Amino acid sequence: MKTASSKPRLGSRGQPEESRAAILKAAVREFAEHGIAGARTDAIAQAAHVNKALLYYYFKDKETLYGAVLDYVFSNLKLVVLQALQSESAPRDKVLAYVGAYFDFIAGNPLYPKLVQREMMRAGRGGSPHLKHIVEEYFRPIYSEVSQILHQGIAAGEFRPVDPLHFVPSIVALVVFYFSTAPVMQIMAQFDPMAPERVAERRAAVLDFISAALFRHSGQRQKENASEGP
Amino acid sequence: MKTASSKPRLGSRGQPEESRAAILKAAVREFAEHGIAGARTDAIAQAAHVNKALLYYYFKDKETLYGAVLDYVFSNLKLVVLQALQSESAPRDKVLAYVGAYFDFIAGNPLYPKLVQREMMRAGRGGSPHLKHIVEEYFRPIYSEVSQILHQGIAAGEFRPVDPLHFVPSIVALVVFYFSTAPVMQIMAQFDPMAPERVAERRAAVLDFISAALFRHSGQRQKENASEGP
DNA sequence: GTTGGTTAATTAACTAGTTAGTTAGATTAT
DNA sequence: ATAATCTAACTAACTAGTTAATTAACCAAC
Repeated sequence: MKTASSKPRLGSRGQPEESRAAILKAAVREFAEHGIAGARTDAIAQAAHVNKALLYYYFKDKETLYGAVLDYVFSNLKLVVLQALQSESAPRDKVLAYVGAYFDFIAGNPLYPKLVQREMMRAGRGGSPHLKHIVEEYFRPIYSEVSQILHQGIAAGEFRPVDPLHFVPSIVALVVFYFSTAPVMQIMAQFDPMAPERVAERRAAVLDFISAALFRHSGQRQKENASEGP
Repeated sequence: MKTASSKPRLGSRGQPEESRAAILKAAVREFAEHGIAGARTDAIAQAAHVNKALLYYYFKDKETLYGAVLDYVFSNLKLVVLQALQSESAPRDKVLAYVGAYFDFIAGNPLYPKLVQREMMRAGRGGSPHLKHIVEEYFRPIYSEVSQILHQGIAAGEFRPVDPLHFVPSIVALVVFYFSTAPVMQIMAQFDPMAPERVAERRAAVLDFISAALFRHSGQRQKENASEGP
């Protein structure tokens, strides 16, 4: 988006892209840990080993920087997740691949789920200026794909007749929740919820949970309905 | 805690408990919508129709007020949820009662899930001073109860052999996520996710999801394992 | 039954410390 | 030179928390 012509065209002190990247990376952490309101621009600058004014050289203001962070995170997510859905396998395996890829992406970037959660919560009157863009650009395409696979699986009799509009968010909930609430887990159980064994355990639990809730099992006869009044 | 002797003992302008309650109520909304960092004490005072100094008359500081809000919300949750577990019915019905009560509590207080989520995310180094108290006082008792019921159901062959340490948080995730991410739903689908019909729909979907994932079905033969490496 | 003191409840106005954002200039590759 | 990259120092606005004064209920004494 910037260097469209011949060379990288470095400036004075030398690291234009590096500086920008460092700021973004530092901003990811700061925003994830403290939210937009709690994040401190000074802290971001310091973590990026950069003068604060440089933030405003590369980004209009705090809100814009926050938007860039969101775009960075969600575009990565979209990439990873849609790639996992590329294969030509059965709906059953596609769903498992999707969930696995989603989980691994989040597990590999423990800061992201908080960012996601935080952003999702900003809207209750006078909310986020980014949410609409994020939903249209990232969430909807993913949702469409997964939704389609669910319909295929249901039509093929492989899946129980679930409503994608509820089932897809439920998947996200199961994947994300563990990580965004890791601090609680840390206190509840007496172990580090981010330790590899524990994460693997959670992964298995999530896949098991979703499999059991979605896949039709061998010699099974169950009711067809998936909705009832309260 | 205050009037232990004879009379209510009102003060000057007259409404000590009312003022305190008004502040708490306003604080719930403000903290839920903006988080601790984003919440403005002036806004709370204004919403409570009270001078800002009164916040500091009743509560030591912002953090303490936030703690009071959390205690208020979580003690209510504990009450409702534990009451739902009181009955002498089968594990299956107890779980459904628990999930239903949890869901209804959240649905009836749409501000709570954000508060919960927000608090759960505060800890990543230098985190919340309240989290430990909340976990010990509210989460652990609830967890113990539900965990016990799960074990009973598993022993009775009613439930699949799930690990409560993962299954219980998964339940919470399913219940809470829809509400804390309602803004996303609002944009994704083209309807108001908080409309009664939609909430009822979600309720059914959650109960269906959990039932399918937990209960053993009629003539069914499935694998016994509930864990595998990634 | 009025007076005056005591105390809880409440407020207007203020203060000290932060913090997002700016400015004017420095540095250096080309 | 010149334009991109970068910085030290500054500012304007905001915000948590304080202070000192005010109001009115209650109670005891006269």
